[in-house]
Amino acid sequence: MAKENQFVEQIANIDADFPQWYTDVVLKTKLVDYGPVKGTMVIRPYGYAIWENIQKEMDARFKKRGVENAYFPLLIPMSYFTKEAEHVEGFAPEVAVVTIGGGETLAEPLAIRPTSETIIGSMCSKWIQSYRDLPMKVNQWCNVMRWEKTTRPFLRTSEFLWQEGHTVHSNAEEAEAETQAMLQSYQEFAENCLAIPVLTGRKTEKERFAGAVATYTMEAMMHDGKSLQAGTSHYMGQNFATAFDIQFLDSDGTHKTAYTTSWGVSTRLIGAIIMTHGDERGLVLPPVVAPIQCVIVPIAARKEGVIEACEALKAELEGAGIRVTLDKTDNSPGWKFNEWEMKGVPVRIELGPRDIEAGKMLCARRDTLEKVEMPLENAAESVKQLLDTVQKGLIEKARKHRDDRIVYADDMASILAGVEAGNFVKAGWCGCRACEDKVKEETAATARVYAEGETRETCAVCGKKAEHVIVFARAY
RNA sequence: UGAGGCGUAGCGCAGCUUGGUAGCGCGUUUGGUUAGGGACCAAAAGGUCGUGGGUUCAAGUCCCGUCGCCUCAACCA
Repeated sequence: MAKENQFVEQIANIDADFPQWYTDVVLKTKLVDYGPVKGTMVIRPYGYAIWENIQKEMDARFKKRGVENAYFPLLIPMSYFTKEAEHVEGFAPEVAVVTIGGGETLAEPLAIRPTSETIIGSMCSKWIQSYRDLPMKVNQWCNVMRWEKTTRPFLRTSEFLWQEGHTVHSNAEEAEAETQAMLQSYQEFAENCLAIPVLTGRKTEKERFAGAVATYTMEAMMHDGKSLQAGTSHYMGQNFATAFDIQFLDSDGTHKTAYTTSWGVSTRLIGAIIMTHGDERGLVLPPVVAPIQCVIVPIAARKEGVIEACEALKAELEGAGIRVTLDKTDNSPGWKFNEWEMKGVPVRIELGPRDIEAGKMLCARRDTLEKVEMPLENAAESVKQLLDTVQKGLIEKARKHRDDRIVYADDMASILAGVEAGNFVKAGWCGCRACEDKVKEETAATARVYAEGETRETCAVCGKKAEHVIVFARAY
């Protein structure tokens, strides 16, 4: 028991000090390390493997939607940013700028991209002439830089990895539909692959992307009840098309200005996984994106036949497409159990002489910590089913956690009480900026997303007639 | 950028009040033993005390500056 305590002390208590728990977990599980420059992170192999799995799943979805991958330059002329007034105002404070190249001061400073609407817009202007060129859908997987004041691995770093999709359409309806469709695709991915339930919908004007007509978001509830913006999809209307002169000759013979969208998710999703599923023992990774889905821990590894049996099992699981590791290190079995649990591996198999003799294996689920004995025969099929069960169990647990913490409020005191208790608070809103600002000032909660389809009688702030229902929450 | 906390061996920390040989636990290396929730014995290696300056015969310890990290607040995916 003393040793169990010793383990627990390695990471902060998840409920008593969640931020410290997060930092401890990401460092100790070797997902990430700090870079030498403030606000930068090194994504280590175990963390990068999660990103690769995210990329693989998402990229397939993009391609099904007719989106092609491309790559645009890191450096963007500063003048591009000034072409869209709201965009430059929104991003200027956090843009890093290159002013010297080859030892000489540059004639025009170059921005390190914080996002690529401007350069992609300028290229589209060149590439698009006819309605036959539309719709155009490109995506790039890349890094971007935003000079943030304070940072945290995966959640907010000055450089991060993401994908940014950009589409151009001949009419507003199609562009709006694309914006919505991408949001739905993100939601499907978040729920089915990451086991993270999300609320989706439109952002308020205040929270809208700089330069967009409308911003749609998916918001996820973290372990502590705070919200995390896990992905966004923007309808730009003709704002960027006008600024970058994206015009086409339509079938009716007239020149028209195009409509654009953009949408993105980032390595922040890794932070979302950690803060949604993690527990007092560390990470809990959803099987679909876990770098290692199953670890085999040999018991009495030196006894004859044990390692051989483990190797055979490993080969069988690998053959079935399961990402499996056999832990042949010298550490004691107990040490390995704790280590792999901290690293969030969904299924662990313990295999020793006793099991081999009986033709069985002991499988432990990371999500519930339950151990189940299963026959070695058809092991791959059993493990696959167990992984599937874990994946489903995770989303159900996360959904219950979130749904239990959605409350309603009709006055400011209730909003405050609600968010302080770690809830998402749904409240009526008259639609005015002053009331939205007041909620933020008095409760530190922001308007995360419109609760579409819901109605309340009055604005919880001013008491006037409510035009919308808003989900308020404190956020990362 | 505002408030608070922390920088001493790979990791976690003590030592600072009251200046005087650089310590502890874990880990690492070597040899041996080890069966199911962080094993055991023996030996060994490992330090410009974040950094720059000052005070002093003498600074991890006192003074001034500076850099970094963590938490909270403002900005953001």
